[in-house]
Amino acid sequence: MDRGWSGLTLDSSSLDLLNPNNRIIAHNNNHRRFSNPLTTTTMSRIGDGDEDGDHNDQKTKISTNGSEFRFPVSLSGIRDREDDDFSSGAAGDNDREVPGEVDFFSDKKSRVCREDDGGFRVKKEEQDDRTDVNTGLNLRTTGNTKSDESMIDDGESSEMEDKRAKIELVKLQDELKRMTMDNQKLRELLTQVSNSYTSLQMHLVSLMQQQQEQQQSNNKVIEAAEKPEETIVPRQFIDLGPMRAAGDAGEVSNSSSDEKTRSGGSSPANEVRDRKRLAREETPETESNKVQKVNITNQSTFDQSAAEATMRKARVSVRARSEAPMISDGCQWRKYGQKMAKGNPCPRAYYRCTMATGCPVRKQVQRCAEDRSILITTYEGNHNHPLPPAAVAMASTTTAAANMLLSGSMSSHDGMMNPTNLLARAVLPCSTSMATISASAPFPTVTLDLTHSSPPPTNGSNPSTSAAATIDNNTQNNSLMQRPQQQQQQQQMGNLPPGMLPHVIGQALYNQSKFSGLQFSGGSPSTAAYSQSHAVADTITALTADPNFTAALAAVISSMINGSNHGEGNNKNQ
DNA sequence: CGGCTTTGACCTGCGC
DNA sequence: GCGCAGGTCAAAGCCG
Repeated sequence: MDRGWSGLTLDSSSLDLLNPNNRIIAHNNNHRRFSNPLTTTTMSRIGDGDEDGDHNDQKTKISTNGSEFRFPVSLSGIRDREDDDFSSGAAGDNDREVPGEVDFFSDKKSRVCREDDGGFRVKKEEQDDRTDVNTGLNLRTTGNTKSDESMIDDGESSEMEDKRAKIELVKLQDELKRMTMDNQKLRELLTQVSNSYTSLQMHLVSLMQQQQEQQQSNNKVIEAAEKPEETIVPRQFIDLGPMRAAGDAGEVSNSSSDEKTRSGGSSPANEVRDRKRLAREETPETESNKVQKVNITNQSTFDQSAAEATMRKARVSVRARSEAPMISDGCQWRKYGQKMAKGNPCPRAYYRCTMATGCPVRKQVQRCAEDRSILITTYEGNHNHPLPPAAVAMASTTTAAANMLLSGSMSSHDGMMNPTNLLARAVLPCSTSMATISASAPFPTVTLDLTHSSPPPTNGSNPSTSAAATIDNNTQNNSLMQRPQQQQQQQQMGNLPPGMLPHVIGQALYNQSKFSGLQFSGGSPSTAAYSQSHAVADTITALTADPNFTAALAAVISSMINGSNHGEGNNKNQ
């Protein structure tokens, strides 16, 4: 059961290799070996198995492979090693059951003792001053062995063996030092990942608390104003903006005159329009609406409306290649406007969700000026109604991305600690350079770029075969930073039907949002009562079981490692 | 006839 | 204050 890089598991057996003592334990358990198909470097057997007691042969083998006697996890990836070969070889072809004798050094005899757990540990019985004790390699040499005699009788070849052994020793010491450093770095990485996890968990808890508070305040408002239920939704638009919410809160009875003053209404058209608007706004000014407005003045409600306004301003933009005028996302939309945007010859169309009355979700569709084949769809707001399965993915995408974006993560300058960074990485493990997050004015926007196809499509009909993912800090555009290293992972996205891409993205984001404890307005109220601990446990379980997650984790660690190897800071501004 | 699209006008925020 | 650009509205027209 090989566990490759994509299947990285940090179980106890793996972490054992990270133990502070750096004690190297070569398990011969088949199920506890590392394997990386990408960097297959086989540890040759110690001893060629010819059962001739040829210790030179053994030493030669370990000499040629000494450089590979190292912790299997290198900083550029998990280094592969066939532990079976090593184990059996270390045990010597002499005997797998009895402690094998391995002549590591010509003058000092070492013995590989079996561990109780089936592994082997190289023990050093006599202190060998040439062995770097600091490495933690617990070497123990034995007394006389058969090989000892043969070595003594060997004369000149023995001297050569001595020299060779010294060289080997130096190599081994270097390797041990490298292993120690590797272990050190891995421990640091582990600490970093743990810290990230802790921060995310804290963030999750705070988000869930906020959501519970919002839920409670929602219930209060609904209970207090049951009658005008149908008027609440339309007013949602009116009260969306913080300014307007404040105006409503402070000027309950003066809205009409204020509206007149604002309109100015010099032209007849304006007068007609203003009269209609006033009619719209005055008509619901019933007793029940007054009650509602009084409730709006409630601080928690105000906070909620402000949060909704903020949420509505958060946008998720999806760039995808499509010849169709609009990507199919499962929702029903009604076009309510079209404008020519500056700098783009293609008009921008405005759509509103019509699946439920008063659904605040809107989207803008516009073709990219540089590449007309790219369709830019920008979503805004959360659905306030149940969604068909086909629409769940994209809706989840927008909600999750917006939630992640608005979760205050933009203030973090630590790329790895930035949840949006993790979002962008986890959203598409196949392509971590695909989500662009921009908090620039006027609206914070997450851009999912599905247009970066790595290999050109053979049939030319499906250019959106893969995606590039970028994390764009507000201050620096690092959109292209991570693309090259994700080429291989992008292959995983290949050959998806164009229509499937948003769903893939959406599902990934949906999963990610579940990981973050985010819930959606379209969900049932019972979801709010979902046990936090169970949610965390379930999502973590699901995520760790998801190969995409492990791949993403691997990519993160790999990129971190690469960053640390090449001057650090590659991850800083993502 | 209802729903949707089109399209010109209007509103609003922002920068100068 | 003015102009610009983005966003929205709503009447008119279209379509099934």
